[in-house]
Amino acid sequence: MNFKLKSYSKLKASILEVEEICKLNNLSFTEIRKQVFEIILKKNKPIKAYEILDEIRNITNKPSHPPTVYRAIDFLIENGFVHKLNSINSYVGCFHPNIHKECYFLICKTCNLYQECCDDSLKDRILKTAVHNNFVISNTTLEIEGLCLDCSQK
Amino acid sequence: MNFKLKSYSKLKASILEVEEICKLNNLSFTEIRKQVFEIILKKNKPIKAYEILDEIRNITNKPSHPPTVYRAIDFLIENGFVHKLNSINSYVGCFHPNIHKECYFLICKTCNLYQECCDDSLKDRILKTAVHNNFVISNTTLEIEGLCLDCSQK
DNA sequence: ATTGCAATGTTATAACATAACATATATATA
DNA sequence: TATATATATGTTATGTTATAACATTGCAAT
Repeated sequence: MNFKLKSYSKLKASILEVEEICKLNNLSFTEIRKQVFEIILKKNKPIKAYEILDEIRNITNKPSHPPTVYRAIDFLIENGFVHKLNSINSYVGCFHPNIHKECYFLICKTCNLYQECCDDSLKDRILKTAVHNNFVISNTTLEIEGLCLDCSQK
Repeated sequence: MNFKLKSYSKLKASILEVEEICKLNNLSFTEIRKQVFEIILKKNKPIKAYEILDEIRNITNKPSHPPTVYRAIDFLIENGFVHKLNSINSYVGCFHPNIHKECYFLICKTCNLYQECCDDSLKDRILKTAVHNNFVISNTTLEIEGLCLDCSQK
């Protein structure tokens, strides 16, 4: 119960934060975009586009189609509120949309839980690697798949 | 002409190397697998599964189907001869199949050229990040998209 | 009020990948 | 050498992920 409560307020806080950011930057955080964002956050694990679509259909009881979901996802990713995990074609909410867009992920193959991990020295290393190769980064995908502590002990 | 010659021998060398590794490890480097590997190497840029399929159809003039290609790709990836770039659903040959399986990539958005980059300190950093999070790595995806020197100067 | 623009609805299809079962080919063993 | 077994490939069908293209709606600016 504590846990539920905590999740709930965390979710609410994230939404408020994003609303704030949108207001400040003149971005329209429409109903659909909000719904998709909420669905992603609630799941608390990487979620697939078509799962989101199913959720929306359940919630709204109206016909909904893939582009609706993908457009919302695009908006959320563009503005750093959501990340795509390319290695598993799934989406996750960002834990600190105010701070940065580039995040690195640890994804557990067994329980599917993930951790966003923002190790600065790792970031530095990647930057140095790019510089060393005369390369201008626009986007970085760093996804580490494996087993989390719990799952590796089973 | 020099360039062509050089590419050609490089390609041949890679194939010989892989043949050698297969022999040593009792892996059957069949005709199809070899064809797919050659097609990937020849392209010299990230290539898509269905492009490979088209190539095979051209070469053999027989009906070929997706599973044929995907099976060959699976074999090649499993044994470290080819890598998948998850961020662009494409495949590239490995430059040093004898040395390791984990590689990091710089991918130019404009010219589509890529560089395999095997910075050990970067590898270390990733390992440390994993350890720090009690995480056992099974597979790492690191793909840096952006502009290569040439393209960033245009 | 009308124009313009951003967002959404809708239909269709493109792009990427695998399941499932049949057949062939290699290899090991009696 | 015949037979069993495993490995690889062929084939059909379908599942999954994502986008193009065009219609409609609703709001904001003039």
